Amino acid sequence: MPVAKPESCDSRVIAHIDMDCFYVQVEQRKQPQLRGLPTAVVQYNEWKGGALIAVSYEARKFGVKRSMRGEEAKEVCPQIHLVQVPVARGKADLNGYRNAGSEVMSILARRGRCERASIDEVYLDLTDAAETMLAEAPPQHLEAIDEEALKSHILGLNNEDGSDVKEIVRNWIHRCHADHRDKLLACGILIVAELRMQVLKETEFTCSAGIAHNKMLAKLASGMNKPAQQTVVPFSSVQGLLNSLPIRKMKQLGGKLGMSLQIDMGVNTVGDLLQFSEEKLQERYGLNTGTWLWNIARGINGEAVEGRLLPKSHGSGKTFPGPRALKTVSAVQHWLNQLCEELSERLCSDLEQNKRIAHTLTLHARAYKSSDSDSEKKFPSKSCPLRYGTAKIQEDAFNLFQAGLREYIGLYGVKSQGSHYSRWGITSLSVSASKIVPIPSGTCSIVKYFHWQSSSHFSSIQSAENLRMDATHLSPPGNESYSEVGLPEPKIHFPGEDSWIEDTTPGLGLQEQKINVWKDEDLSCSPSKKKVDGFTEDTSPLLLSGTQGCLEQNQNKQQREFSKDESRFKSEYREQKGTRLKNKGTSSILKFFKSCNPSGTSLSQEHDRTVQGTDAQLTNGAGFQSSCHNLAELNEVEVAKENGTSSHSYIRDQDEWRREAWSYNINEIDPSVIDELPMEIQDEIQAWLRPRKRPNNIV
DNA sequence: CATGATGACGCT
DNA sequence: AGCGTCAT
Repeated sequence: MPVAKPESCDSRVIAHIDMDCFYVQVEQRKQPQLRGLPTAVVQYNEWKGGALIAVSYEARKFGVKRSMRGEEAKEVCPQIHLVQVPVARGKADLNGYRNAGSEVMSILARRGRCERASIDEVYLDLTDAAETMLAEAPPQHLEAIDEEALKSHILGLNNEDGSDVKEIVRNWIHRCHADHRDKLLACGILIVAELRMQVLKETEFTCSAGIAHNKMLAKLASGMNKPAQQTVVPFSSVQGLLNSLPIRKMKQLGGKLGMSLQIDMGVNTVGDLLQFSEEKLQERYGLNTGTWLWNIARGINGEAVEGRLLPKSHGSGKTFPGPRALKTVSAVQHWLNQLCEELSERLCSDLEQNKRIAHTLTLHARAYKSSDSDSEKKFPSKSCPLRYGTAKIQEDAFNLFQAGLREYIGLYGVKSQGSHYSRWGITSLSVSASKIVPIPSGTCSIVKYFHWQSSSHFSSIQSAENLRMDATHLSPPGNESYSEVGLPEPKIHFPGEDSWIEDTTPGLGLQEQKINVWKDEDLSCSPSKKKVDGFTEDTSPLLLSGTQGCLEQNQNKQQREFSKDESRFKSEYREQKGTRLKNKGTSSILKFFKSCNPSGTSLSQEHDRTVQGTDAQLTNGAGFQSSCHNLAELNEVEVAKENGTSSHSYIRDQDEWRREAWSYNINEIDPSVIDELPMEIQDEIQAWLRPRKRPNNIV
């Protein structure tokens, strides 16, 4: 449900940039002979010519639409050129488009806060840039204005007669008696026109843009004149625009909510919403959504442009429609392995390029079950802590699937497949990685240190009791739900056609798995990777060079969530702190990383701040794939923290650890603690301390 | 069980 | 954590 947010400032300048039939453009750049021709991108063409996922404007003239099948497209447009999405591991591979999207992002991020809305859409907050321009080089003093800016569409401008449109636009931009808000938009026009030209020049991609005072209006405007054009919504034309706008055209109202508005309330245009009081809307749709609707009707939308250039999650999925549904567990396992391979690769790239790690692995599936009453039941999604390394992800994902399948088929059936009881089929599978957070700079050697520290700590200090608990945490999550409720742990076997559930008793098996955690298997993400000594030597130039380009930014949301959680966390933390330290505070490194941070200054924030200043480079990913061979250590840091904070659910431990580990005030570090660290770590701490003082003086 | 693959986000 | 909605 949409939620209302207060406006941050009197008059913002917001742009929404939308790439024109993006996938088509990417393919046309690869094959320039396709430019200007009716073209579409299809994925898979076995069944009815594949599904269209992008259609060029030339092809749209023939009535070709997204979601048509390739064969249908050929019927209405026989000359159409169909380009297939690359396939890797038996599934569509969108990485080429992701990388192309990153190229665009890095250009658009130059002029202001920039939010990646999707692979081909971006919001920009150009308020500051516009204010600056207005103060230093206002449009009315600009003699020459970009040809591109003059092609802008200005909503509400009476340009229907035969007069020269460009001249009208020029006059509008130049008006010196204009309202301050319009002057800001005029600056926005110039800035966006320039950005779009830069995008075209540097990437060969065209895009369309909307410029307005908020995200909703900018998004609305960007779609009004495509392709390769920009549209402005002056304040004075907002109501006129909205009054006649069909309600379902509004973002967020294209689904059930919009339908309910139409059916239940008789609201057909946004203007129709004006009749209803805020209370009435709240009564019908809840406080948040009600207020949001009331605001929308008035063109009010306070949503901020988040500074976020990178996705918050990565997913890899595939559907198995109709007769392709997966009917055996081993078929599922095969496809899960493919999906996990891709996911792991992308996580690896994210780690290298952006210095981020994901913390949660989630499995989604859709299934049907015939012959039983509850064939409607949804397949449950399951998640668990994410361990890096392809094999580990595969193993965990498979266990998540088995846990889901057990729930899905229910406990009644001993025999579940191959007999007449209930026949299931998996029609869609996906794995995703979320809770992605930046690694503080310099974590490399810290991580290595933990590798050493946690190993010794584990083997020498950990009690047998804690060992079992950690085994619960770390063992594949399929076991977890069972151990939670204290049930014995059924396993599904799949020797071919049939699968069945069998009771097993938990015992040594868990500990054996625990041991496995420490073995590094299959952690490489690139074929060129060579495993060194498995211990410390970090030969990765990418990880060593502090300046390696990251598409980083001020991870706005994440920062806020961190600090927001912090206060809540602090009270909880204090009440548990004593006992925890008493239990396991034998190593001062752990205490060191536990020391709380009263001032609220966190290393992760500092990290964001420093990285923000660096030149954002969106590495192409295609260029080179260097190795990620310290992924094992990443996993082991997770283990270390759980050792330090066990006796709670692993979920809380995960969050606590991050706060405890990185949210401390660096000024309050006891120097004697630093002395206990190895030399290389000490150096790094010094490196943190030194530059840290600067911002206060400079800024 | 033929709009496929991905994402973001809100509710509980 | 898990589910549902919405978008492209």
